[in-house]
Amino acid sequence: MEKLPPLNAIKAFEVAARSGSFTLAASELGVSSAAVSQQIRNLETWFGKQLFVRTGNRITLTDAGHAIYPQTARALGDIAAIGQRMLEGGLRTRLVVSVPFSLAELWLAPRLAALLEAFPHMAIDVRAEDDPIDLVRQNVDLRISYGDYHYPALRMVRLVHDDVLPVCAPEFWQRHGNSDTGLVGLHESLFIHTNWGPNYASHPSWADWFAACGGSRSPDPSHGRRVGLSSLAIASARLGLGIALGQRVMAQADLEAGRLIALSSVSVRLGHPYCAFMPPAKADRADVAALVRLLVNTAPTTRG
Amino acid sequence: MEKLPPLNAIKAFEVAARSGSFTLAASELGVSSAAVSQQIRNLETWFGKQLFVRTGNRITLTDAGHAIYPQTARALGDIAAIGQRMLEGGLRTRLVVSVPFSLAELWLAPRLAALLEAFPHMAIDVRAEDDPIDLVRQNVDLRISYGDYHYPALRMVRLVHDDVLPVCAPEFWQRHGNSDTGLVGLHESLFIHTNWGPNYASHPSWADWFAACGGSRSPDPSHGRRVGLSSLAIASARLGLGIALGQRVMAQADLEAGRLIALSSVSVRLGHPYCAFMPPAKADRADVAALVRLLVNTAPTTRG
DNA sequence: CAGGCTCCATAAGTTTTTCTTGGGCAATCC
DNA sequence: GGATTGCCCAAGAAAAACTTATGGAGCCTG
Repeated sequence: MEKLPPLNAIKAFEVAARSGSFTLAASELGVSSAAVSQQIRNLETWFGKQLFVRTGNRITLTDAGHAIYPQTARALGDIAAIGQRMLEGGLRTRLVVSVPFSLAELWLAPRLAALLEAFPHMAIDVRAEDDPIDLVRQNVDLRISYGDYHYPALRMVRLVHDDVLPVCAPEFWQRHGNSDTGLVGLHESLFIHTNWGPNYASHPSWADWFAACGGSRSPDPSHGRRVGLSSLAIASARLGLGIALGQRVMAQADLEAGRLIALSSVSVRLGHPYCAFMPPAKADRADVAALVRLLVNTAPTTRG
Repeated sequence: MEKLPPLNAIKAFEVAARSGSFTLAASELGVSSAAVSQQIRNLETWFGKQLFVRTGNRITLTDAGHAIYPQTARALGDIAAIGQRMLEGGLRTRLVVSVPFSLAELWLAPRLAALLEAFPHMAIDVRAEDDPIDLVRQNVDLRISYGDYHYPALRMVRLVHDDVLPVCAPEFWQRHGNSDTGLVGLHESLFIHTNWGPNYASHPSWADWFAACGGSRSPDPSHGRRVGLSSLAIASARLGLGIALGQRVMAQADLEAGRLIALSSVSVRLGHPYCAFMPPAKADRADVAALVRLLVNTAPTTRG
């Protein structure tokens, strides 16, 4: 930023220009008129320009004085407004929540809607981004993270240790399913495979799931449908494009609504739980605590 | 004018917040770090609120500190600019443009870039604020206003009568959309509702849009996402957080780039046009006229 | 026209604010 | 664990802001 003119003198200028009198300005500022006179003189010296014409015992703004008055009044008005807001305690805190992309729509959005219903005036910003993030720098109040290890210095609340189970659309199972052979007898092209990519812990595979059933089948991903996001796997299943190993937290609403059916009660746990992280200084704020409570209370009941 | 906070302390706050360090701020201000520390402390005492969290030998802005920083920087920047102008003796005319918040980023910025390409030495200030404003007092050369009624004494040029149409991210529609049922069959939580608040003319609602299609659906805003700015609705849609009724002037770039898709050709007009207002004495200035010409020429072609 | 009143300017002195210095404390890094 | 870095505090120094008394100029009234 450029060098600032003397701010006390700027204040005196604004009041003098507005009132057209150093005496009136002095009264408003609570100082002597000589003090105002000196401050104006200081400012004129600093600028190298006259701001007022003195005619005997009267003052008139010069053109230069006229030119800078509006912007000066505005800037000082803005600063006064800041002060007013702070003194009135009128700063309404905005809750900034950060979630992984895959959780934003299917899991967090409904929960935020519930929170907003309970607290209609709560201001919430939602950021969708993957770990790791800088909570402090980004002024994030609560980060939901896959795993409990990214933010060791922060306050942590464990939300849910999710698992995956085979789900598909009801009509899909009527058309392709077989109660006698179950999933074992299905064609390879009907499986939806979720691959989080090389930078992330591995999503449980169909081979993992069959192993958990005591079987040995291992459907080949190159013969099925492959998606890179858990939420996309759920959506594909809902659309009747196949059978997915869907994360329970994301599939729950669809299961309850009957848009998806679970094909087995066997599930495989994810490698890590989902946890909420908060900067310690913010963890006891009423809005943060309310959201955490809601997230904990609405976590799905998992088996095992 | 309300009582001002201590201006010297405000100056120290701005530099400390910007640099994130009392030591760096001291260097910039040409004083000792202890002086900066004391000024910040003075200001916190005056406000009755903490502006920085001190952690050992580090500082972090508090929410309150974050909240007031942008406006503080702006106000001090304005004062510095006044000083600069006076020292340079350059009463060089600056084009001051004022726009509503929602138009600043998505609509005006690209147009100003085009103007600066044609006139590289043009000095432009852009202010973002909502109606009504005092153009004379704030020395604004051109105000873009929603509606044609705020400034009856000023020269007016009508720019565009915008409309809204349903938009969302392409991947969002692939995941949630259904060509057979279209928007009618969508879950209520997927709609993004724009509410300008009680002080402004109403933004067209989803119910308005469905009525324009000859339907009767009326998505309930309490079940969807609510945003208070048209530009935020566009951004939320682009991020895949739902389907928004997006203003064409703001959505145009995203639509052309494929980041958003229009889900229907049906649109609903806003209640008022956007107009440009100028004090009569400034309307024929070359820079003002050039900007108005550009804005008129690049207005989107609207349907019906 | 002269005198009184009002208001800005100046100089000298006083008061308040701002800044410096030295030492203490805590976080971070090697 | 030691060294380094950076914020905090107290006491004192320096600078800025203010006051008081007096002078000069414009305006109004008798």
